[in-house]
Amino acid sequence: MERNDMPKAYDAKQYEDRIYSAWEESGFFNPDNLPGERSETFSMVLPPPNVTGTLHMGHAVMLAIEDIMVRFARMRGKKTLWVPGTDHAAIATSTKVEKILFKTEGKTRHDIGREAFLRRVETFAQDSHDTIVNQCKKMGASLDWSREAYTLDAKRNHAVNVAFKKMYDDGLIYRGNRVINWDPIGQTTISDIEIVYKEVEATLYTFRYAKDFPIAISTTRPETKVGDTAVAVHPDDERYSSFVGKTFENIPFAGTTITITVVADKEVDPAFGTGALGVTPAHSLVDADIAARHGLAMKQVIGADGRMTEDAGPLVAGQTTVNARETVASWLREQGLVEGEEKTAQNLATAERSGGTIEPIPMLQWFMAVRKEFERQGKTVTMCSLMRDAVESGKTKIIPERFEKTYFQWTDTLRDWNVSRQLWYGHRVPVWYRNDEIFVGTEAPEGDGWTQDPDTLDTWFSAGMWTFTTLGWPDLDSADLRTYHTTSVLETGYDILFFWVVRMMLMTTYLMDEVPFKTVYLHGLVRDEQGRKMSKSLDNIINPLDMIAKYGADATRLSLVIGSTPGNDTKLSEEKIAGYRNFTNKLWNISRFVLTSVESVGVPEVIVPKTLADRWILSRLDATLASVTKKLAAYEFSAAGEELRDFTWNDFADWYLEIAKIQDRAATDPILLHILEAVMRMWHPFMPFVTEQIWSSFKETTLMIEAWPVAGGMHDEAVEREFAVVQEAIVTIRNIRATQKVGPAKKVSVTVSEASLLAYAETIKWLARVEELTLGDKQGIQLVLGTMDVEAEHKRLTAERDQLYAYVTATEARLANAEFTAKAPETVVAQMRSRRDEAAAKLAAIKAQLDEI
RNA sequence: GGGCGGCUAGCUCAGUUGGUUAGAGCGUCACAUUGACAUUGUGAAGGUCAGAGGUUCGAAUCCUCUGCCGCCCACCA
Repeated sequence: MERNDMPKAYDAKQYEDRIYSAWEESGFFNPDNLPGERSETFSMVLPPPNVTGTLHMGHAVMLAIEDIMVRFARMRGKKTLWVPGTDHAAIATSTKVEKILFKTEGKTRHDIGREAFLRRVETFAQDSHDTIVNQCKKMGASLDWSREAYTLDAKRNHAVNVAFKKMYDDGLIYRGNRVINWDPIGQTTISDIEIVYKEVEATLYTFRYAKDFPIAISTTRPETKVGDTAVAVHPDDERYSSFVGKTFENIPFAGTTITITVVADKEVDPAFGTGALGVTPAHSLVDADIAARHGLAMKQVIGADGRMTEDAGPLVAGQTTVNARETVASWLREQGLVEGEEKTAQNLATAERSGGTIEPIPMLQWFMAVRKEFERQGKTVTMCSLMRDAVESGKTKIIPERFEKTYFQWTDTLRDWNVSRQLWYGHRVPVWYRNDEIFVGTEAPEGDGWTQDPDTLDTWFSAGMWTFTTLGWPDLDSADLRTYHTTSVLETGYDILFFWVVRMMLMTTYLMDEVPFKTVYLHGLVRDEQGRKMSKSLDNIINPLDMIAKYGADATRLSLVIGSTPGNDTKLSEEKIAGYRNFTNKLWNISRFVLTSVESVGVPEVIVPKTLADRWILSRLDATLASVTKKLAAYEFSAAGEELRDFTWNDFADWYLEIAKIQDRAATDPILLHILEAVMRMWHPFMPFVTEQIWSSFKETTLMIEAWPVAGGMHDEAVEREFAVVQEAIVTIRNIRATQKVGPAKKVSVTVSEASLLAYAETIKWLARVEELTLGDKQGIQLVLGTMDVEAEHKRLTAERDQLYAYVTATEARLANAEFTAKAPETVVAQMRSRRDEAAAKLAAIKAQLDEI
């Protein structure tokens, strides 16, 4: 587009897709194609979105922030790589496809079988993937699509197998029969962090196993009590100390018999209930720990189908846990064993994805030993200690810093990680069995009769390896791996810290002996304007694609970045996005004005400021440049954007462009173009589309790979102060006119008293819209009498005088305080003095004006 | 039970090691308006920085306590 053809208003959708295609065709998203010598690198992985559907505002905020980092780095001459990809999200995707399958055909995955089910999941994942890629492009994300990866593709699968084998060989992955979290609906185990607690009302029963049993216990789950093997009491609890160590054999209980040993354990709270805890080692993680400490037997009474087992006894066998609960409760009542029943609030553990009630049951599963000691560079470490050390040593910094504490809570309390899942979609556990033989390897073993473990790995196993499997690991000679790992930054939501960041740190410190990223930047949740989470049921979802279609990607990006700080949630409204649409339009019109009013778009090498205004805007530019650069480098995106907006709108558009209209063309044109160029470069990371489009109307190059501007040594505070005086004069005149209600400006004449201001008479007359400006003999600026409302003016001046007087007196009192002047730094005192003098001068001027009136 | 955060203008939020008239955007009100832009311009009003105490020459900022609101973890069986 030619500079003279720019339409009045910027219409984003006319340009965005075309610009993105041009970027892609240029090949510059791929760092291998970037021009120039680039010794420093910047690398980052895109947190791979789940292939479960479409992108939401959370993804949009992630893409916006990350693209700013990437474009900024690229413009600063770094070899810049941003790796895209998607996550197979085993459990989430499986659950979703299973739901669809059941809804449309009334079938479960078991009805159609493993092969057929996997084909369906893959089709679904592919569709979802295509949608996601398209949405990333709509946001303007400058991702290197040539390096796109999938957490479940062949390369990643190989890497996962290599990792699994290594950890198995090192004794850090083991198979064991332990109490795990079983999801009866999803029919799989899940990890601790995939549990969501829901508050429900439950009945707390207090009873004895038998009439002659000496200790009463309490529970909300009487059906599990047929699996009890012990009663635990606190070691210091004198009520029960005489029973500790005794075993009560073959107690008839709810249709079966149980054998109970009384043990003493510090974990028991003597103040809760009867102070005695019925221990069910097979169906409670806490009880399993107690059982392990005391060598107690484990009796499984609940099966994987969520029903009571044969071992539970004939009274309840085959019943669901909920039915069995009532059965056992009735039995207890009939036997007269119940000593209390009360309603109580209970946190019910449910599976995040399927919603199923978690049943702790013992199962043979694969685990990662996160607290097992091993040698690393002559030191005894554990995976947990490696994770802690990465952040503690400062090798990885977390922004905001307060999340480091949260991070440590995790590294310090993590339990052995159950990594196997009974799902079909995922990385198959690379283990084969034949009779009593076991084979762990990256490929199936030679010979007949081997069967592979049917389970798959927790999705976070492969996600945890994302920073290096995308760069070529396990090939240690991979150029990408050597060039781009450790990655510069990981940017993600704070809600993913435990799920993902912790796992990445674990896998990377162990397998690569280095940290996965130098900085973790955590963004917050995007909420609706009332601060609620966006959800389908509340019908308050703002869809990023809708907003892009309506207001443009640039406006959508700005609305998500400006006004939000790391680690804090942000409230988003459509009005906010519309506000930033207005700003993109403002930028468009600023450019349109500059480009249509200059004689030529060529910028001379040397910029020669002629007027005060010229020197002022160049000073402001340099100051802004320095500050914005510093803020972006420090990940202060919101502050950087606000400062840039302030410069663009207030300084450049509202002051300098107005002044430029009356200045000498030949001198002003180069300055206008110089500023415009710098502004485009600085805004580009925030608003890549509109800036690229504007750039194309007066430049031949691609803005995306232009250099980030550097300050030209024009920052001059004296110039800025001098210009501030002119600005104040203009504002005063405008103000007087407004309060006087004297009508159109053209009728007003003004007298200026300070000789210095007369030098800018033309500027003042133009900006304040006055016809005449003369040098007066009094201080201050006055309206020529005749149109002035004397009373109103008197009132205005009196108010201002009082305010100034209060300030000056207070400041003088402060300055008179010897302790203050002695202890406060000189700069502070000096600043106060100069401010006081300034205010005192102004006060004098106002008094003089009041006398005049 | 443990931990973290928030409370600053009508609304949404900044405020980087304590530094002296507490800022922005939006909204409100007043004024302006034929040439870049009404998706506009100029200006004004509006705050005892949740409360109480303390440290200090000086506190929105540091300490203690209190009050609301929110989040995370633990899971009392």
